Amino acid sequence: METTYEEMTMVFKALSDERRLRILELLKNGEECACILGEQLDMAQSSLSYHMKILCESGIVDSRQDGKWTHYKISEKGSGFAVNLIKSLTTPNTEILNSNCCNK
Amino acid sequence: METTYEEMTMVFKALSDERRLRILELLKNGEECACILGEQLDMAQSSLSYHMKILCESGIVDSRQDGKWTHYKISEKGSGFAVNLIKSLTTPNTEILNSNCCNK
DNA sequence: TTATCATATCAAGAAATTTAGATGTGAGGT
DNA sequence: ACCTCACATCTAAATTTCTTGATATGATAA
Repeated sequence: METTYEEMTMVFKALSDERRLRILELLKNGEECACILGEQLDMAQSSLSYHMKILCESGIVDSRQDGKWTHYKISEKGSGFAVNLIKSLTTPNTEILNSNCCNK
Repeated sequence: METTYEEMTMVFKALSDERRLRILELLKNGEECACILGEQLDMAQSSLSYHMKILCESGIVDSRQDGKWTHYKISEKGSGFAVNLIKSLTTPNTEILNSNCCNK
C-alpha cells in the first residue's frame, strides 16, 4: 500500500509545532484527558482542541471518549509508522549508485 | 546536552513539505548537485535554493561546494538524529504510571 | 426539562511559510 | 578585465497555519 506525500507530510506537520511536542511530552506519562493538558499548557481551550485534532489525524495520538471527557494517549502504531517513515525516507537506496551529476 | 524545542521542530518542519520529501527521494540515490534536482522538480531556481537551505539547516542534508556547483546528500548523522528524536518523543516513560486524570 | 460541564467547531484576524522574479555573489573561462 | 554559469539572497505577494472568542454539541446532574 502506497503512502501518499500528503499522508507523510501530515505526520511531520503534526510534530513540527512546539506546543504539540509539549503535549506529547505530557502524554509520555500515560493517557491524559484534555482538561489536564489544558491546565498545563497556557493556551485557549479551542487551541488545545485544534492541536489535539492535528495529532489525532496524524495517527500519532489516539483518543477515547469517556462520558463527557476525552482521553488522549500516544499511539504505538502511529509513532511506529512515523519512525519507519523517516527511516525509509533517509535510507540510501542499495542499488549501485552511478553518479550522474553535472560536473562528474 | 539539551535539545531545544526549536531544534526539534526544525527537523520535522524540514520534513513537512511535499517538495522537500521529493528532494530526499532523489537524494536517496546518492549525492546530487542542485542543477539535477532543479531539472526533476518543477519549481523556480530560487525555490529549490530555499528548500535546500531548510533541509541543510535541519541537519538532514549535507552540502558540499565543488567549484561553482553545490552537491547535496542525505546526512547519516542528521537523519539518525531525526529517528531518535521521534523515538524519544513517543516512547512512554518507564516510571510507574499513576493516572491522575480528572474522572479517575 | 433545564442547567452545567467538557470539548468541538466556526469565523476572522494574526503570524508563519512558500512562491517566483529580480538581483547579488563568487568561481571559472576567454 | 570581462563574461557567463551555478547558486544564494531579497522582496513582495500568495498561501497556509495558528489563535482566540463565540457558539454548537452532547453527556451528565439537578
